[in-house]
Amino acid sequence: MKKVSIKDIAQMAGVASSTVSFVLNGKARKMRISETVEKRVIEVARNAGYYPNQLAISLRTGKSKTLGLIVENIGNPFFATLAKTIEEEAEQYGYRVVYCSTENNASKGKELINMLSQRQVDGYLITPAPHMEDDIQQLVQLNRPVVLIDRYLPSVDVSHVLVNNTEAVSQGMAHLFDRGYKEIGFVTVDLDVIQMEERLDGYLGALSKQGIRLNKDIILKIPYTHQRDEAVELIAALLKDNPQLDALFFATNYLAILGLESINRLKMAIPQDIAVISFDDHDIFRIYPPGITSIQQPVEAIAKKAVALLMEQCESTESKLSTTEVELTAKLIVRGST
DNA sequence: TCAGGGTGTATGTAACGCCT
DNA sequence: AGGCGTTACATACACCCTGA
Repeated sequence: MKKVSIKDIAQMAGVASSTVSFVLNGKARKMRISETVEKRVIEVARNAGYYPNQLAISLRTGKSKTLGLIVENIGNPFFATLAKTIEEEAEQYGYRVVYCSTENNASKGKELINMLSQRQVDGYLITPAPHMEDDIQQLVQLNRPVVLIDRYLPSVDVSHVLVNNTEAVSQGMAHLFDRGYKEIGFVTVDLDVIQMEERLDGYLGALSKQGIRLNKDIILKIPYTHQRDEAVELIAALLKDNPQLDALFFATNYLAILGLESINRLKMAIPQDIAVISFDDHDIFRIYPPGITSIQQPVEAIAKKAVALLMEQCESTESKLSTTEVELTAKLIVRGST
């Protein structure tokens, strides 16, 4: 059976197609269409099982009512929660979300931006991989609505929403010092992204504030492209080579999970032999005995703010979109590991 | 009485971007 | 050039009211 179009409804109801359009878009009042006609049109449309052709709407309006979300890895609970909240939030504004992962690979990120552009997304929410500056810059130049999440690009002037990484790490470090830990190792990832630099800065700043001399041997940078086992070995080696360590600070949750495996392998006890704290919370941290202290990002607040900023841009009629930079505060969740 | 304007209820049509 | 489905915008038309 041929799909029912607005024209068919108009014919069946004995009105013009534009009248059908007004009625179904709730503009009957505004267009001074009589209640009789309005009711008849609605009735006919329902009986015919009419639903608007989304392609035609996009054709006419130039809007797809779709947002593109590019995250690092949708498999990571942080990004999964982010994506879900963004989806819910976007729905409030009548938008759908298409999401995809860069795996922190710039060329994949570039492809994803192209793919989303071809699908005529109205706006982009991006956690940029390293070296994506040019691609993002291009979107900005085309005046496309863009909001970066979780990290930003110092060289590109574009709206972003993230947590105050340095401050959050300082808070975590202060907690460790409070509990009497002095020899604190830092495990991060060898990735050229700003939020990792900021987290490391937080660590370094906290040490110098305590007047502790920096020991580079207890800062471990794991290659991003690590094999799991290799990373577990690296962390185990860090612990073996530095028996003075009494605490480990993990810069992200997936590193902490690898670290737990290393600690387990060495049969060390948490927190007696080694205390553990992780940036980014994870379900496992609530459960894994004795519970892992973590720094929880306000994921929902980030998602809401990012969508709000993007919507503002999408609805803006300015010829040049303005940029807004938002920094939110993370929360320390103290559990048994510290 | 009738021109002129206001109001209510519509209709007509161009344009959107891409493909034949 | 014409077609797809839709909507924004322009326009048409009937009717009513007002004032000269």
